[in-house]
Amino acid sequence: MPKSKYESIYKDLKLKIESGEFPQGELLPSENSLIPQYECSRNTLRRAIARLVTDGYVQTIQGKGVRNIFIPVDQASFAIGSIESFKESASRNRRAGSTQVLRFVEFTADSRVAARTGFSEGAELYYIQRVHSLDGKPLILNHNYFLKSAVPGLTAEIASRSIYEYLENTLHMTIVNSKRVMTVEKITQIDEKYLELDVNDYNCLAVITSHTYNSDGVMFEFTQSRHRPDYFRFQDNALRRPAIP
Amino acid sequence: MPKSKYESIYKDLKLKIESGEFPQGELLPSENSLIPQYECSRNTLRRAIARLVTDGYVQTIQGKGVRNIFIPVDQASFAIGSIESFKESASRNRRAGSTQVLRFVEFTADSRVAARTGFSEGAELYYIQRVHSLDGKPLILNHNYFLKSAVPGLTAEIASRSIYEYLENTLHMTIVNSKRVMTVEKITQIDEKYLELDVNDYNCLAVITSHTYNSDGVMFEFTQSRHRPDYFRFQDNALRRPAIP
DNA sequence: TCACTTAACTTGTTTGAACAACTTTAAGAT
DNA sequence: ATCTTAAAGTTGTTCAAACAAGTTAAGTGA
Repeated sequence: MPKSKYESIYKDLKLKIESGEFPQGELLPSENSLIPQYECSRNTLRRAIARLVTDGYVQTIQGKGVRNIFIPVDQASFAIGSIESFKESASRNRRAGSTQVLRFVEFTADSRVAARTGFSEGAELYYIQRVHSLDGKPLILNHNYFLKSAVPGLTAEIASRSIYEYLENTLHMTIVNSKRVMTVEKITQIDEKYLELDVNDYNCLAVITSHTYNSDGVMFEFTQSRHRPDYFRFQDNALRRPAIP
Repeated sequence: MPKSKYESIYKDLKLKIESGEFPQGELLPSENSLIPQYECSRNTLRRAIARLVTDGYVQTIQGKGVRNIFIPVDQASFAIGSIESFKESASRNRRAGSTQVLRFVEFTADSRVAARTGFSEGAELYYIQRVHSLDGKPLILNHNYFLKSAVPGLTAEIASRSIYEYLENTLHMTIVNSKRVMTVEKITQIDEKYLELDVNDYNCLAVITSHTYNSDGVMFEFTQSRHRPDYFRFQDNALRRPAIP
């Protein structure tokens, strides 16, 4: 149940592209031919197409049309430019995901934690350490910090299922954006233990550090995700913009 | 010389945010107060703000306003959700970048290369192997494949400066979007040699594989970038969208 | 004082229109 | 036949307007 018209058009076009209804590499029907189909204004249709562009599904060419450049992805992958929980990723890839909570503590941020996470000193936080497994294989070791005032009532039981589901469906919080930084770091003993890694094999892993904001503009989550290197895969679609003069 | 009005407004607001003209964490002036300043329509202003949202600079909150959530980045970083050449990254970070061309060959894609790169079999290609250094330290080992028909006249000399500058300024090609996949891979002997790495230290590196398209919708470049892990840093801003039902 | 309602102000969505810029096709002149 | 020009069709930008939806503050009543 999409709330807006352009969003339902976007989803419909996306589905048709994914299902191969529009030939790959060819031009889509022109705006003027799509407008009567969707019974919308030109602006609304163009808004839907603009999102397909940022998704890397199509390419608009002035004077010519809109080219379908969709390439299906076969491998399991995470986080295609959008925020996705582990549970959502698992179900999207049709795999059996499970989560084990290693630690669940409540504490107050000191200066060291504040500097590292971006929370203010003295903030009441949850710290949660979890391992996400896919088909029984541990893939991700997560260190989550949640702002207690923004995420009240969090429990280890909820953390073992899906925190995002709790945030959105129970607390009715709206997650909006997430600033992420990807790096490669050396394996720690903790990684080695819980991700069942062997230093003689891989001695590093992929680390995604993220600051996440809700619709009130409050940074309520800081997370460090440590990914098994041999299963880590991160997709992206970048748009080239005029260089800064 | 921005060609469009919304783009110049976007750049102006971006500059004001970066320079701290708008207090961090606070709301920006409302649309109705900005419209007379920029002498534009509401749609045009909103379009500029929409880009600031995707950049992760601001956060719009319905009924309240637009919150400045910009956090300055101190460390050198590459490719913030946009396509950027090594030369541009270096100059943005005010560092001295240099490029060494290791190999420059022309060849025809066989079935193996076609499968790996996505080019069609029999396509005439350039293969270029380069090392990018920052302040004399080798950081990136690049394997580039360019479609000869789309990028004619490429030489090793051009490759040692900036290929993108040649594409955009000489060939007047417009680069549009790039599909990227990030993974972590084990170091090869070639990596070890040219990136001056020690297997006993790090034994993996960050790999970015990208398919890049021009404004004609032609995939003209396939590149594998192998990054020194201790200097690799990739930034991103992700937007949460309603989950697929 | 307190709770409720209303009004004002904010961003979000949709429509319609006009013109610009670019590409392709068709028509015309040589 | 060939080149030039014009027209039609495409996406790109900008404007103006109206209403919806959410937040805040002021006002009103008890």
